[in-house]
Amino acid sequence: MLVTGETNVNASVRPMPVTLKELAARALVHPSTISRVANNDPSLRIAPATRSRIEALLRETEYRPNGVARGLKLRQTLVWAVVIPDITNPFFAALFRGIEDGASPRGYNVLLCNTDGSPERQRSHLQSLTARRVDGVILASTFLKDPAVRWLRHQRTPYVLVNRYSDEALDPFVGSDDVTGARLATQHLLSLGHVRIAHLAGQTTISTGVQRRRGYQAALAAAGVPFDPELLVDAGFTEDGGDRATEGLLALKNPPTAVFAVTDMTAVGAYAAARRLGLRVPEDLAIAGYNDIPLAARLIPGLTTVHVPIHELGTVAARMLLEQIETGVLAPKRVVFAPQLVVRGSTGGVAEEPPGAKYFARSTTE
Amino acid sequence: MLVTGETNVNASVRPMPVTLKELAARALVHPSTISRVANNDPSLRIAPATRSRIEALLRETEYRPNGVARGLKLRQTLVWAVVIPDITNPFFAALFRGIEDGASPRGYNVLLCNTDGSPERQRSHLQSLTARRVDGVILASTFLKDPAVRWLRHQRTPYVLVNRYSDEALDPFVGSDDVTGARLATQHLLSLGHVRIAHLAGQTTISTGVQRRRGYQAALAAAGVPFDPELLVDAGFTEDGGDRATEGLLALKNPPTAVFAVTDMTAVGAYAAARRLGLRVPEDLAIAGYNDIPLAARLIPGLTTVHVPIHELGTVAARMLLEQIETGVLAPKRVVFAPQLVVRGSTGGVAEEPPGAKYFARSTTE
DNA sequence: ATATGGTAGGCAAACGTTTGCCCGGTTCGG
DNA sequence: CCGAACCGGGCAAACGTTTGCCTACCATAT
Repeated sequence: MLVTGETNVNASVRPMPVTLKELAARALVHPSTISRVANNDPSLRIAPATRSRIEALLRETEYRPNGVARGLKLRQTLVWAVVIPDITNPFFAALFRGIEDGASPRGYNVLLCNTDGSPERQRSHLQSLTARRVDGVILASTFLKDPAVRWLRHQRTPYVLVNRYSDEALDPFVGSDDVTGARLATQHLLSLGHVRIAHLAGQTTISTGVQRRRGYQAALAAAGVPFDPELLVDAGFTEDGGDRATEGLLALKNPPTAVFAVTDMTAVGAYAAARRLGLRVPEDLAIAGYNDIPLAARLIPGLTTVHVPIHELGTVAARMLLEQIETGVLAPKRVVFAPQLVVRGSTGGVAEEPPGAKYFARSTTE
Repeated sequence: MLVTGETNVNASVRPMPVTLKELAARALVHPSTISRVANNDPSLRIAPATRSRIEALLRETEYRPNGVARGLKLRQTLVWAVVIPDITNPFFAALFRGIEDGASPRGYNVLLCNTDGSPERQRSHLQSLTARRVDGVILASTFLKDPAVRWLRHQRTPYVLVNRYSDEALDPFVGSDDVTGARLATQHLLSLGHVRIAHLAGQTTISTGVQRRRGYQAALAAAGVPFDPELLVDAGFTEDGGDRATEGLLALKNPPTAVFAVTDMTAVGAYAAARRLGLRVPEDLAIAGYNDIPLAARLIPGLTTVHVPIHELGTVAARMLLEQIETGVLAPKRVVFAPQLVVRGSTGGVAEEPPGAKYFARSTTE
């Protein structure tokens, strides 16, 4: 093996002092004095010479106080946890970035927990997290009337629910107005002349599932289009579910000419089914989604969808959590974003915008 | 954006005892005894009646020991950290899932840190992480001869480098054989009769960048195709970079008929450029990528790429980290996967496989 | 009656910080 | 020359566990 002539950092035989006691031995002062210097304690009056001697030592040794001990004493870990179904889903990846971008500048690090939609995993994560004494939790994998959320309410841990809620107005929450968003999408399809509009729906155990159904049905009713139960199928938020559900719909004797999917990933499944069955989008089947994940703009044709400021959902959730922590008041404040329809080629609405660059403006390297 | 705030009386039930001392007061035993019962200390001999009384109390109060205090005493936090450029990039999302799937069953929680490719952010994260006394670090945002990695080597924190390395064979590492993979992709393009093959390259400051260049050039040389410097452009791992670099290449007087992109996201940029310039893929421009992220199979036409078992990279990294922690030996063990070419429509190689479902087999909900 | 031994837990020292309070010396005013 | 006021830091408790060692009690054996 080739050894280059660079400074051999291994040379430091003597291990760096890493505890206050060790530093104190070298500075000939009491550990508490070092602590006060390091923390810039204003109540400390100290001789300038001593202070600078200690400061020099701190710099030289690159001393960083043991975060665990600090956490024990201060009762604050500077750690948050984010609990989501799956980071592999672009929606949650963007959400997490928003959260971390809000947390990091404040000195917080963020634990990421995937539940895969399993209530047990969610519950066990939540228990382990409060045992760890995380300073706050952001939950995006909530069910309606979720026992885990109710449990969380009684712990004194600050938390925020994102995108989905559990019980109406009982928790701090940030999300989008799902009813309005779903209505916008459905109205758009209606305005294009579609009458047989299907809904690839989410489960009724999840708030976004029921709210978006509600918006869909409200739009139909407002337009005087009778609701056909055959056209509302449970696709379950997954691409796979969207694919299968669409296949089933297209096999009806009187198939839909348009589908509104509860989620962009569900809509991606619909693309796949349509393509496999030789149908053109939007000519034979118009498709609309929800969330406007980056992928939506890159599909061909581009996916008409309801824009949700995903990254901002995350930063706002972080702000709300921070506010609870700093003020100490855990109130069920709610922030609800007004959704906006983004029309792309999948509904034949407008000329398609060129796929993507601006949706990946963040410099992201492999 | 709508904000509502409602003052809520935090329903205060009787506060659960949460510390050993409180429990001890209720059980009329010494705290240490409770600790031993909770931890099933075999050295503890105890009257069955007392034991079951304590166990009942533990169950009733759902006592979980304070993880911070435990961490201080045991010098083990059960926390790992993963440092990556950006979780929004599907490659890193899949990698992280692999890591967490390996860590979680062992009781570890995982901190996620995004660096956006900034060396300073990487360094500051690493410092804060070791101050937190995380039990291990997995690093996927490494530069060649990275000072942060050298620093990390001298802390006694176990760590593993993933996908990129810093110094040859000096660190625990798991990745793919980049030279071979790049050669496979380039050979494939050559075998289809292409002669003017461009490379959308990664920076030479990053191992994957230089290794994949090397494979590209080796394949050309082996085929007796002279290397044209004009055809090697730095696209920098980003979609945007891939787009711009491709645009530049296509403006040459003697443009390439094929491009090999250092990364799938870079290749996505190439799609966008080709589409904007009215070129057909693969007829006018063949495109190959690297990594085989889920998106690759869903592009139209599907992206020919070099398959890397991303999720497995993560689980293997987790295993290596665990092994270091358990054995206490921090050796620069290396695991290198043999890459495999996946031929899809973007090179005109074969009939395109139907987009997707199997690549999203994991049940992923919004 | 005394040593022996087993039973059932208690004691206290860590782990590394932070922080309220205290104290010995010097200086200054009277 | 004496008390007061500063000056410059030290002391020790506390945060909540874990764990090596100890002990008080009781019964049995000698």
